[in-house]
Amino acid sequence: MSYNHQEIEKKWQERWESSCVFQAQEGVDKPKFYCLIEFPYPSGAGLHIGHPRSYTALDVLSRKKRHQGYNVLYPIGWDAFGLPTENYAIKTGRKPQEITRENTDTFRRQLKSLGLSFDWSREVNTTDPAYYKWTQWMFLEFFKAGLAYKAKMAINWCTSCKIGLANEEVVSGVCERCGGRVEKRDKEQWMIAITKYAERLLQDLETVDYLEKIKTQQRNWIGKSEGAEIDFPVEGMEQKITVFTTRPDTIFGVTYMVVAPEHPLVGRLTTDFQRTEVEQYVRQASAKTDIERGNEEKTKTGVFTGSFAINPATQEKIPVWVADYVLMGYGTGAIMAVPQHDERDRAFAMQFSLPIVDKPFVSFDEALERTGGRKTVQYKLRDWVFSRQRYWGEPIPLVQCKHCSPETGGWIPVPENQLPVVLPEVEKYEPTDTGESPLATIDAWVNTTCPMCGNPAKRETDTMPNWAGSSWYFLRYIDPHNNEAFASQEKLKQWMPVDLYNGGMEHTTLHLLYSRFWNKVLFDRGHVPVSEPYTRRHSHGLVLASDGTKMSKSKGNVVNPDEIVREYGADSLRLYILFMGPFEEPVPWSLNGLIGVRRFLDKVERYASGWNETNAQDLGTVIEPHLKKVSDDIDAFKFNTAVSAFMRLFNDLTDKVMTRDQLKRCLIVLGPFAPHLANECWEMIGETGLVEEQPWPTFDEALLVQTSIEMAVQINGKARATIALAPDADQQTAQTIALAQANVQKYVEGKEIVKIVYVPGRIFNIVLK
RNA sequence: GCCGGGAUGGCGGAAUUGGUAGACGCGCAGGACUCAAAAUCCUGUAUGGGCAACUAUGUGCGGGUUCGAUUCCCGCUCCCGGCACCA
Repeated sequence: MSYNHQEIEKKWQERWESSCVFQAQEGVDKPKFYCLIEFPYPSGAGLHIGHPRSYTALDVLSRKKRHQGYNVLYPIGWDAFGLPTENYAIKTGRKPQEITRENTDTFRRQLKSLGLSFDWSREVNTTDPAYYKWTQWMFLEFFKAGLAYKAKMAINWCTSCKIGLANEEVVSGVCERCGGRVEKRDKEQWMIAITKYAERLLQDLETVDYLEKIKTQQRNWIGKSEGAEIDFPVEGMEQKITVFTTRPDTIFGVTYMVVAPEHPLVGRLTTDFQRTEVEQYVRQASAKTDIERGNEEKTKTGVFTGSFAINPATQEKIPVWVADYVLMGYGTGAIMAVPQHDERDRAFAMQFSLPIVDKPFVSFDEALERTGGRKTVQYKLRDWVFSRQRYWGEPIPLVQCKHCSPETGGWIPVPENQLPVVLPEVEKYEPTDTGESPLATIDAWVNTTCPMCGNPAKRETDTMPNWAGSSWYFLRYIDPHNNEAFASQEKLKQWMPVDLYNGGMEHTTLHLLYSRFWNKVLFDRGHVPVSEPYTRRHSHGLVLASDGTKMSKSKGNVVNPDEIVREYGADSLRLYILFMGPFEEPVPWSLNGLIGVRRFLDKVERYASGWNETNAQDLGTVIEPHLKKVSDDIDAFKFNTAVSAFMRLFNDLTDKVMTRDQLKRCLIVLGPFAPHLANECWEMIGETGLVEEQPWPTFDEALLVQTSIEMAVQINGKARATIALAPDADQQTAQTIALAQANVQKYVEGKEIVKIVYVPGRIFNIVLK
């Protein structure tokens, strides 16, 4: 390694900081470009080598856009509420606030060492009361819009974290964070009615430019199905059983019905004779967790209620069963079973020897007419469980009063001028075994007065989930120091929507959907100017360990970016992380690859330091195609081939001396990739100012067109020779040259030429017989 | 099971409106420089045959379309990610 990366990287980082070149500007006459990465959770482990992948890629884009005259907003902040910090606080007896400060300090230092062009003047932190004041304010907007409600419901309870989890946080039956066992518990929870926005969240995907796989995943998660509700009368009972079906047209094949064990009519449907058996079954089913239910996929269980329903289309009498393969949480919690048509119904019918009949389908409309069914739409999306019984989150800014607002259960919003409701200091952060938040133990905080009537009232002690602060941070970056509003309307209009948002696929159904929803609610209430927050969404692949497995602390295969920066330099790390593979795909980490890019940087440095204008020659036709390729690849997210184009450029130049202007162009284009070295070389050749202040080169078409290319000559589709000719040469010219080749003659001799396929610039193929 | 993505040298990968497969990098081999080493530079490097020119084979497997297929079509295998009794 020839150049001293530690010295020059520090030097240019200081220059950038003092010159403020990366700050987004207000009130300038330039097109805006809002470029966003998912802000990190500042964990105690420090920056993961995966973080720089996304950050560097968008840094390259941001830098190019600035060169091109855009007013670029590329901000950074901290998504700092959450369990790992709280758990660490419990373990060490320290304050989460203090731990967060330490962790963000580490992350900030690490990110700065990478030379990322973030606008640090807009740094936000979700745990800052000045920030979460607005998270609370927005929650109250949800509340006022009737979108936040408290409901007793079976929630997923992590037995290890002692916390309720959203469905999204339960991964294959265990807690996403700690891997602990999850069971069902009834609990009063704040819920957010995201399902009211299901249709718009689905429809508006048509209006945005997301990678198709991201749209698909969101569509599947929302899970719209169109069908019908049909009422089935029950013998000897007033109430009817309403089912949801996507296939009312199979109504003639119905041979029985099933209701979920939690269905409200189970008790009434059960005859005395069947009661013991049904009650036992219901008890067993409720004791089962979701995993246990899932594990029994093969064998269906269930029990006959003793009641019979009437098929409204045929007036046939059909038995009503209770079985846990029907879920209370979807549709109406009751189905009409068509074993001939539905696999699950068939498995159940065979298990319990129920009839399977082969009846013809009728049309959808005819079926509705015959049964009195109603067209409906169902979604798999569920409402968002918004309460956490933990300390390290935003307090939910509500007070419960015995005298006021009975229609909301006595819940009164804390007035705006009393926000934020600040997290009080507590002695211990352990969650209580009763399932209450640690905040519930602080009487002085819990007991307050009602903002409406002034009588004694109690604060809500639940806190918000970690998804709250991250659902709107992109809005705060726009006006981060505003005390009057989360952001001014004027600035929101200037910057929204985000032009490019990059993040991991793991956030597609959680953060991405939540934040789209959150923004839509704010839009509907007139607080933001656009309905969709992100114009374009991209994703990056994971950085894996060198053996292709996930990096993890327990396996000890985690790569520390600090070490790489120290040993090889930030520019090497930047370049390698872009070079290692296609941006969207997972790639294994390799130290060997890193050595390769460092050698390339050394070569550039040697070239610049040995460069002497007096020997220069015009190398435009050599250089320009490469620079054009790099420039185009940036926009296409093909950073790996952009780097390789750079390597080819300098391979082609080793013993040639380009002009000052050409060298400057090369350094400007190198800037986004290896900004420290680009500036160092810029200075080395006697230029002043920063590379960042230079305009992006435009490319002269005349230098990009090649006058002579190498073309393969094929015989019957097999390459037999290579000829040099103009890309637009006519067939006669091409044929004369091609047939003159010795190796072509060898094959053509004595054979008949059946056909010649000539695609100028591409191929010359002779077909023989 | 369903949805999405993938499979190319010793390794990471490149190439698609179908047009010389293996760019670029790593590794490896040989050479130059050096007392020597490091660094650097040059040459070679898919596999088999051949001194070479060249030649046969080759992009997970089996078929097909085409002058020509890594690329398009049909049928499989395996791997990764997501969802999963959603009626």
